[in-house]
This record gives sequence, structure tokens and C-alpha cells, in this order.
Amino acid sequence: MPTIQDVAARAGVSVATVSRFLSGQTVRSADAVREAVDALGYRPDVAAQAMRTGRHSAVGVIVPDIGNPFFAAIVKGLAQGIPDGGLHMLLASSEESAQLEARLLADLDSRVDGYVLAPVNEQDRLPLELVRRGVPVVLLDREVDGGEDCDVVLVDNAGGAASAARHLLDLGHRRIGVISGPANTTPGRERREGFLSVLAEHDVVVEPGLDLVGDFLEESGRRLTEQLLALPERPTAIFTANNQMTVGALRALQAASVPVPDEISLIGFDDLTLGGLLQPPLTCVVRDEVRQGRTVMELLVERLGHARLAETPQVPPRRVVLETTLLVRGSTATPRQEA
Amino acid sequence: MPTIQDVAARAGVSVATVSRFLSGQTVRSADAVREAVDALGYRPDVAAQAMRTGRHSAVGVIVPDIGNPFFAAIVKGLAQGIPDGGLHMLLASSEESAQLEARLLADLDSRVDGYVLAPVNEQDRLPLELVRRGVPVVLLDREVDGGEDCDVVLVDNAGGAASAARHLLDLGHRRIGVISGPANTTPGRERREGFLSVLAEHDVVVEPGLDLVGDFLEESGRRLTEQLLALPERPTAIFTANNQMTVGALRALQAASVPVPDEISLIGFDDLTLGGLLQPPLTCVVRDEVRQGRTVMELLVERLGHARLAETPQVPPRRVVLETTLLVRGSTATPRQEA
DNA sequence: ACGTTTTCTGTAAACGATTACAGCAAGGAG
DNA sequence: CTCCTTGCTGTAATCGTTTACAGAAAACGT
Repeated sequence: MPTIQDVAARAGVSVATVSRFLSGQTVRSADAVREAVDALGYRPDVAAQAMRTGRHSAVGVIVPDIGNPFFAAIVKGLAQGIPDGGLHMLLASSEESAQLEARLLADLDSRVDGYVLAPVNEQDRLPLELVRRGVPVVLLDREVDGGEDCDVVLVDNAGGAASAARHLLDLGHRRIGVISGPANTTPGRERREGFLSVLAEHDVVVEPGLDLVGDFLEESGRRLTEQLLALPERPTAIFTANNQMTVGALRALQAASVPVPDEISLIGFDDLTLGGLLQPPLTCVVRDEVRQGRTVMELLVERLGHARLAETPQVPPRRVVLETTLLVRGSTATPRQEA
Repeated sequence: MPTIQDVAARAGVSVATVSRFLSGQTVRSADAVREAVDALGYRPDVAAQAMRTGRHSAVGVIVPDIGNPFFAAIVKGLAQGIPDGGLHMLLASSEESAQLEARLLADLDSRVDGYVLAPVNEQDRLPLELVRRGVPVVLLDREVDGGEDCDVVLVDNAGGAASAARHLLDLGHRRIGVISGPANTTPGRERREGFLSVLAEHDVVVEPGLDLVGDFLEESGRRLTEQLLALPERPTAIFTANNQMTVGALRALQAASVPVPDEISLIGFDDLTLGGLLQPPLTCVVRDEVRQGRTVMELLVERLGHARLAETPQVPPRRVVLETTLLVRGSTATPRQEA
């Protein structure tokens, strides 16, 4: 690996000149330096640069589960949002563990210029600590308590859930099961509230047995759906608040041989990889995950640019809420007429 | 951020002692140093370490498409394979472009200790250049020409495809469409060959119009399936060589209202995220993607350990082939009796 | 008590870049 | 022709570690 010394020697100038040339300053011997750089195939040593300047041209990305196709799509978007060259992504998976998240953050601390975080829960204080230290952070899909100072890119959880509720009401459903996520996560809370508030507006009561809280994982979707099916009076429709719980619900319904949508309608928040190929195709509230990831990275890159100029505090925190769309396919229908 | 200097000052020793303590050597003033480290919350600066030692405690991961759930599962496995702490993953997506791949490799060059690569094609020379320079590399799911010197973790492509072929033959199919991947990729080539060789053994001929080569993307699966459906004499079964082309095939079959498996049986290599929830559930050749990822990372970590001791050449290259399993679900059946 | 070996310590030199500083050349104004 | 300004340049300090080297302290045998 040639160093800047080698380039300087070959070009017959000092290292300072080479460095300046590379950072875009005008230099008398530009041609000679360019030639030397090309001939030697010189590339600056990132570690040395980082040590001297404190900037690493890398960002840390911590998602709760990289194996989840939803986050895979998000990460794809993040990658797209990275400008031309030189900026890199350090990816880690917190496996929904606050402890692991804390360790990962500590490990990444001296290697990145900023973070993309999907915090484990809203009580998570770590993101705010970072922000207070002046580290650029953009939250992904989840907010944290008191996190007004922090950039965040959400989707319209309440609005999307509300549109799902309206859709079911329009079809004539009045007895609806709700499987939401943890109340201390943004999507868990907002989707439940958005859904229930629309029902309340239309004087539809959701009794406790129909208002269930899961953990966003497939297994809980399955279990809670079974619970709904075991009720003396089953709901005519079910709303599941995320993709994995929707899968669980599908499994439970299939296992119990409940015809969808004839017997029970199902509507989910977020699409499944093959949602349109299912029989029936899944009706759901969708969003553009790749775009969401791209937006997150764009915000972060912008903030990194400012941090470079030491004007972090000046940039006001931004809260981007992306739209959702109700995608009506085949898993919802008018409720069966009971005797 | 406290430096090693601060720790040394507080503990009343020299920086050398602190450094030695941290690297596990016995030190007279261990207690004092430990106290200072804890009290100050000292963490070594990775950039400085990297610059001094040349080791970055990071590996580069380049996959063709991180948005593909298959690679997401692989990456999950990679993350699991990382030992306790300090080693990180720089993730990048080559988008199946050799050019981008080259650029990414160049960018990552001075930041990582080793690579996990899923090369764009088998003619790709970059991985071997790295190996020749003594850089630890483990190939993922795809080999490269002349890459005998390189660790690689594959699945039994030929064997898996062969089991699919036998399954179709057992059911009585004789007119079978094959949609394989690019001949210059390992999975593309091996799966086609494995499949066809079994047919050949049983004297089943696959005429040119039934032996199609796609590009592993959904769209090509769709288009080639349409092509098969347009034949004067349609096949009674179709084999698709990867997950995305299977999705394309499903779409085409559904669009043409071809009942599966009654009219045409479908079998794919690799499962789909919801393969079991489809109607009919998909019959396919499956593997454990997470395990494959984990294995890759374990090989790499091992090689990194040896590189540290400057004995890279001594470690012979390893070629791990993971098993596949034929998962018979509902998308294959005996061919319809023709008049 | 003394020499010898062993173990630990501190000093200082790297690693490869950026940049403050001071110096020098070129160009313009008088 | 001199002086001042402008624009580049090179020297050297610096970032935070690790580690070769040499020297001091401890441990040991006699």
C-alpha cells in the first residue's frame, strides 16, 4: 500500500501538497500529483484520516432484526441513500434486546460519525444521550420519550391504522379483534390508538377480550389469534399491527380451517413479501420501506455535512412522517350474515 | 473521550503499562489500572489502534441485494457468527454490478481485515486478487473460476436440484420445463446441471424450448414461465432455480389461471418467506440460510485469527457444502392424464 | 550478601494522514 | 526598482495507540 509519502516523493512535492491536492485545493503541480496518485494507485488510509480528523466516513446502523424482510427492505433503502463514495454502513442487529443495543452502541462509538437507530423501546435513553453529545442520530420507525431533539422518520401509524378500521367498518364489521404491539413502542401504541379511535368515533366498542397486545413476533400473532378464535362469540374481522403477527394470524386461521374472508376478514399493517400471491391475497396497509430507509439516510447525511462545519445545534430536528396506503385485496369482505 | 494517557495519569503508571494491561499481560498495578479504566469509562480509540496495528476489527460484507429476504437471512447468520464483541460488519450491496462491486471493494480496502463476498459472477477476478494479497476472504454461495485457494460455503446445488428432478420423475412427469440462472454463476450452473443430469439418467429429454436460462430475478421467472405456457405442448412441471424466479413463475401461472398442481406442478430451489402459506403451499428444495451465514462468518473469524499470527498460507482453503432438503408441500402432484 | 535470571516498567519511535505556521515566489501598484 | 499583497509551498506538530529497547526491580540460588 503506497502512502502519501510515496506519492509526494514521486511527484517531487511535499506531503502537504499532495494532501491539499486531494482535498480539492489548487496546487501548482496538480498534474504531477495526479499522475503519481494514479500510477501508484494511492488511496488514503482511512484509519489515519479518522485518527487525525476524528471523522470516520462511516455510519452505524442498528436494527432489531436484520433477518426480517421489512428491515431488509429498509436497509436496502439506507444503502441507496448513501452518496456516491466513501461513506459506509456498519450494520448490527440488536435482536430487540436493550442490553445488546447498549453494547453495540458502545462498540461502535469510536468508529462512526452518526447513527441510524430503531430503538428497542420508547424508554430507551441511549439515543438521546448521543444527541446530547452532539452525535448525529436519525431514528427509524420508532420514537423515544422526550426525543423531540432527534430526527426521526416514521410512517403515519395512526392514519394507516385508522384507514384499516374505516375499511372494516365500511364493510359492515362491528365485532373486530385488534392485535397490537408493545405499548412502549411507537408503532405499537400509535397503531392501536389510531385503530381504536376510529371505532370509538363510530360507537363500536371493543371489549377487553378483543383488544390484545402482542410483541410483534409471529408466535404472538398466532397465539393471540387462537385466543380470538376460542371466544364464545368470535370477531368477524381481525386487525394485526405488523407483518410478523399477520403471518402468525394467517397460520392460526389456516390451522383452524377458518375460511378467510368468508368467516373472518383479516387486515394487516405492512405487506408481506408475497402478500399478493396468498389465497386470498392479503388486504393491508402498505408503505414504501425502501423509500423510508432512503429518507433516513438522506437526513443523516445532511446532518453529517453540518456536523463537519460544527453547526450541529443550528439544524433543527426534523420529523418526517411518510404516508401509508390502504391496499384492498382479497382478505377482507362483508361479514357473514349471522342468524 | 478519555485517552490512554488519562488512564495512565490517573493510575500513576505509564501508557505502556495500561496498554499491556488491556492486552492481557500481567502488570504489577493491575488494580489501579482497572480502577482508572472503569472510573473514566475509557475505551480504546479504534482508529488509532487500526493505524498502529493495521487491524481494524471489522469485516466487509458484499452481497448482491440486501433487500432480498434470502440475503437478509444470510446476513442474520453472519451477525450471529460474530464472536462476542469488537468485531463489526461493514455491509454493502453490489446490486449485481461488477463495476459497483469493484468500487466497493476498493473503498473498503483500508477499513477491514477480511471479506465475505458473494461475487457477481464466476469470472470475477477480484476475490482472488485479495486472497493473493493475503487478505482473508470467504466466498458466499458462489465460487469463482480458479478459486480453489479461497474458502467458500456453498449448498449442495447439484444434489438439491437432483432431488427436485427425482421428485418430479417419481410423480410421473416426463415433460419438464427448467428455468435456471446465469451459466456463469455457481448456483446457475450447478442447479441446471444437477437437474438435467438426473433427467438424462432416466432418458427424459429436455428439448431446447423447455431448457431456459434466466437471470435469477423475478421478472425473468415470469417471462420465461409465460414462454413455457405459450408452447404448443406445455410442460407438466416446472423447476425454477431460485426464490425470485419462483415468485415470477407463480405470478405468471396465476395470471394465466393455470391451476397448480393440477395442470402444472411447480418446484423451486429455495423456499419463499411464506412458501408454506401459499395456496397451494410451495414444494421446494430448502436449506438453512441463517446457518450458512453463520458458517461463513465462523470460517472468516478463524482465518482472521490466523492472519493475526501471520500464518495465512498455512491454513488450507476450505470448501463447505451444506445439505439441502426436499420439502414436499402442495405445489407438485402427478401429471394430469392427457387424452 | 551477592550475582544472575526473570519479570516488569517507562521512554520514545513508529503508524499515515491533516494542518498551523512561517517562508518564498510571483504579480501588481506605486 | 521597491514594497505589498496574494497564493503556494514545505516543515513539523499532532491525533491515540502499540511495541522495541533498555533499564530497574523483584526473585532466586548460592
